[in-house]
Amino acid sequence: MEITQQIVRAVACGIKTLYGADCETSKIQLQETRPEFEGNMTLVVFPFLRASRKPAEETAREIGEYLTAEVPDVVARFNVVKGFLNLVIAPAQWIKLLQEINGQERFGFRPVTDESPLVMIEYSSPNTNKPLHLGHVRNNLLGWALANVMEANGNRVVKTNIVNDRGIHICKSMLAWLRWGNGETPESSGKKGDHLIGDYYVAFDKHYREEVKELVAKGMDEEQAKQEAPLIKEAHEMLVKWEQGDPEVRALWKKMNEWVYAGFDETYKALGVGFDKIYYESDTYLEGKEKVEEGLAKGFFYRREDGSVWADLTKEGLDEKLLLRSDGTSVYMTQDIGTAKLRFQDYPIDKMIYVVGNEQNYHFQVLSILLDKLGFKWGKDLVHFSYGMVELPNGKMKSREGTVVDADDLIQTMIQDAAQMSADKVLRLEDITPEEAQEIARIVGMGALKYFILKVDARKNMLFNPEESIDFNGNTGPFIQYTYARIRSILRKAKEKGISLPDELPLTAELSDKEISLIQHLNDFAQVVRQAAGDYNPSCIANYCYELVKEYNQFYHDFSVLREEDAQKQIVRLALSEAVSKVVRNGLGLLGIEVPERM
RNA sequence: GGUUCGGUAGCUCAGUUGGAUUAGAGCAGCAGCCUUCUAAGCUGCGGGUCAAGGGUUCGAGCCCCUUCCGAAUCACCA
Repeated sequence: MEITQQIVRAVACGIKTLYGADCETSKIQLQETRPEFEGNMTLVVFPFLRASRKPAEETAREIGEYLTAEVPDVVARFNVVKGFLNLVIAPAQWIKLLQEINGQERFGFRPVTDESPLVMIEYSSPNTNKPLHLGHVRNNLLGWALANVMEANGNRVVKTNIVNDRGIHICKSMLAWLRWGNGETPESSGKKGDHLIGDYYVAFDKHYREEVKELVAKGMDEEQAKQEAPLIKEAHEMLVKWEQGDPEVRALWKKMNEWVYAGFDETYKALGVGFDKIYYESDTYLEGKEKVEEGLAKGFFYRREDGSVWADLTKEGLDEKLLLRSDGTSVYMTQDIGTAKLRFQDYPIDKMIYVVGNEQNYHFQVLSILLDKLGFKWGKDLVHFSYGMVELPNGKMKSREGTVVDADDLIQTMIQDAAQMSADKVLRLEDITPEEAQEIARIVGMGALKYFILKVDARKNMLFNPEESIDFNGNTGPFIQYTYARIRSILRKAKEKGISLPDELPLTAELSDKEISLIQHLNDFAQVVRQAAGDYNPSCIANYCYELVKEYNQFYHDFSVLREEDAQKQIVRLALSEAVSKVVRNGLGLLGIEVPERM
């Protein structure tokens, strides 16, 4: 059994025996002892003063005496400082714990069974009119990491993507391509499909704004001009044709979307993310209309004179929300209702998580209420995993002002920079093929990008500084990967020397304070994984990995593994190195960050 | 204006269910350390009224209230 659990149980017994009071185990706080005091674990006794009716120090002393008497093989000795009871744990317990961590391939993970709750996670959700940018990168990385974290906590996970493949935005691109494209294709232009379509979307916007400007110059007010401009009217007509199933429009739509999907697939592959089930808005929006009509019949919603359908949420403290336009076409909310319906038909969902930016907090607040009204059992408890915006040093990302960071460009830059960095350190690895070097550059470059984004608390807006992201010093992915590679090198060399880990570590081995501290922190991993799932926030895993690796690095400079002469000490240090590498690999793995065996 | 979320070192960020006279990392600056298991590293120095004020208690960066600042949102856009 784990050390903490043993002590908690013993303390609960002690409170009962000494003071005759029952004690909830959740009130028993064990924390790491501060380095300036002797001991490994500290019990905070303040919560027990009510039961003991004695001064803090006396209470602490009594509990300490009880523990050393009852569980002497765990608590070797103790000391008291004010209300804090510092416990010195028997070294053999730490060895056992280390052995336990090393004995499991995935220490800290919970198994997934057929009875595990089914969690569906929606992320990415691109529009098909432009390529992915930095904001999507954050979304994709968070979604993928969160899916891994939920799975590590014993949930069945279905990763899903809802592609916004229909709507006015894609009509704009189509229209622009028809008008100015001269039949250009990804093959003929050599452009990636999503970039090609994105270029036409930009072209549409440019011409559209010129039209609006002209109309305003002729004396029309701006709001009216935006609606009356010929291009936007034409795009709306196209949307109506699309909804009517016009063969020509549908054929073009299909062709252009295929180009975009091919482009997205490349980007997803480079990011290392994927999906179990992809939904398309074109398949779900009609379902949504149906569901809205159903709600209308049941009196949840109402129809206005112009024919539009609304939900009145003023009782919930919100506004009225449009569900169907007066021309009968559906809006964003309608689509999400339809998608929910299809998903629920496809899977017995227990929990639904939407990974969507915080600009849509209101949308999901409304969606939760609507789904609940419409009878989805997970609607009320749906989780909107809301992440902050990515800002650039010179302001926000704005596609109109051309200050977006394109995902594909970014990925390429990161990998090239990583390759450059390792080329500068070329002395290190002599026997390396160009292919291996390229693969290491890919792992390190992507690791730098992923770690830079995932280490930040997902809820907060973050600043993406391109220069800093390729700096591999400090709290970065490459620093962690580098330490991992060094540990693997030690383990390889140990093997060459014929040193291997025995099935049973020597319980009599001596441990330094640093070694005990490292074992304690390795043990924390299980808790961190649980916390990440509880908060729906993977960033704590990133920061944990950094702390662990930093501690190992300090350790590394003070102790040697291969040159240690005491056989027992050497075995323990080897086991520690093994454990650190394993935990780091699993931790980064949850974040979707790969580790290189050498670099 | 309503709602939601933020405010911690010059900059970017940690800070676990409230815990220990001294709130931590990294970057940037300064000073050391490579005949050593991989120096993409390690050690030291300087840098803070945790936005402000009040409250809760043995104890608050963390919980409650007020104020200030910032962001998002409140569309027949997605």
